[in-house]
Amino acid sequence: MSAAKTKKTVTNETALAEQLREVGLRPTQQRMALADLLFGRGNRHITAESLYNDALTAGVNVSLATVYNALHTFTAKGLLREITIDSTRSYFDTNVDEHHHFYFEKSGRLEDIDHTSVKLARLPEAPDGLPVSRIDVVIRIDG
Amino acid sequence: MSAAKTKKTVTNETALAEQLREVGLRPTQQRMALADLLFGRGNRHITAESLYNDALTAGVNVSLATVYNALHTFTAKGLLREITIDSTRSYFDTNVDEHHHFYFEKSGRLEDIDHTSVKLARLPEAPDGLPVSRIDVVIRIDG
DNA sequence: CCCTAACATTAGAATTATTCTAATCTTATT
DNA sequence: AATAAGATTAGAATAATTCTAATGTTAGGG
Ligand SMILES: [Mn+2]
Ligand SMILES: [Mn+2]
Ligand SMILES: [Zn+2]
Ligand SMILES: [Zn+2]
Repeated sequence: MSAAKTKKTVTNETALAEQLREVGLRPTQQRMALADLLFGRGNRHITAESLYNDALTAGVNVSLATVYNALHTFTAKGLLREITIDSTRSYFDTNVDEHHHFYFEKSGRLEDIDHTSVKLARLPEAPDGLPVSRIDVVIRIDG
Repeated sequence: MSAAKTKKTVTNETALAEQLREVGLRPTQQRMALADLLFGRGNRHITAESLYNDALTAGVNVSLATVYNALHTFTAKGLLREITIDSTRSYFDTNVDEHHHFYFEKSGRLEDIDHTSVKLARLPEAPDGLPVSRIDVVIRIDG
């Protein structure tokens, strides 16, 4: 039982480490712990501060600066997507597939909208035919 | 000629003051100067810092804190619209009509897209039938 | 008209969000 | 195991934004 648990943990840790190595990142203690918090439980929209608090609660020894470093590094490697919606906080999204968002202004919560739920018709040409890197649709909700 | 010029200036100042009074704001020196810089020349996308620099260049005696105050107050009164696109700076838009944006990631410049140029079809229902306060479409351009 | 009280506005100080960089780790190579 | 090169961490610094106490404005009242 203890052995099984240990084995499972080791396997998970190895998988996580492998995931990080695959994108060219060293599987350090801090990154492993943060990746576990981020990718362990379904899609999430988090802030640096909320992830930092999650880490503190989980007893992970990491600084807020390192949380920022990890979030930006993961974003650069395509493991996260940054969403800017509110000038007082940056959100990071564990769902990196094409999708859009409801934003609840009062609570600051984000909710995914599947990209097939929104049809963008009659899109204008980008100036000079420059490449479009992304189209973001945010539906702001009063509540 | 000098009289005409003075008259015209006074008229402009009076119009500007009236515009401010109409939304319930006192036409103070700082606000008049900032409103003049903001609304004097067509639609603009500005940041607190850029407006502050415009004010310094124009010889207006105003603090950066007051620029923030004015931008937020004007936004609350519907004279401006705040656009959050980049976590490092907040933009304020003198165009308060319904419209969307191209965002040039490299330069940080915003460009208006007329709302009739974008057709949003098949929009999902807001959860709990809550009211939608705004829909923002941002087309991010690499260049 | 001036005074005054109530309230609005300003801006220096404080705070918060984010980034910088020097010290510390990690790892590939021997 | 030792080393060196580069990556990562986190305390310190900075930049963006907000707070609050001082100052300014204005609508009555004398
Ligand atoms: Mn900010
Ligand atoms: Mn900030
Ligand atoms: Zn999402
Ligand atoms: Zn605009």
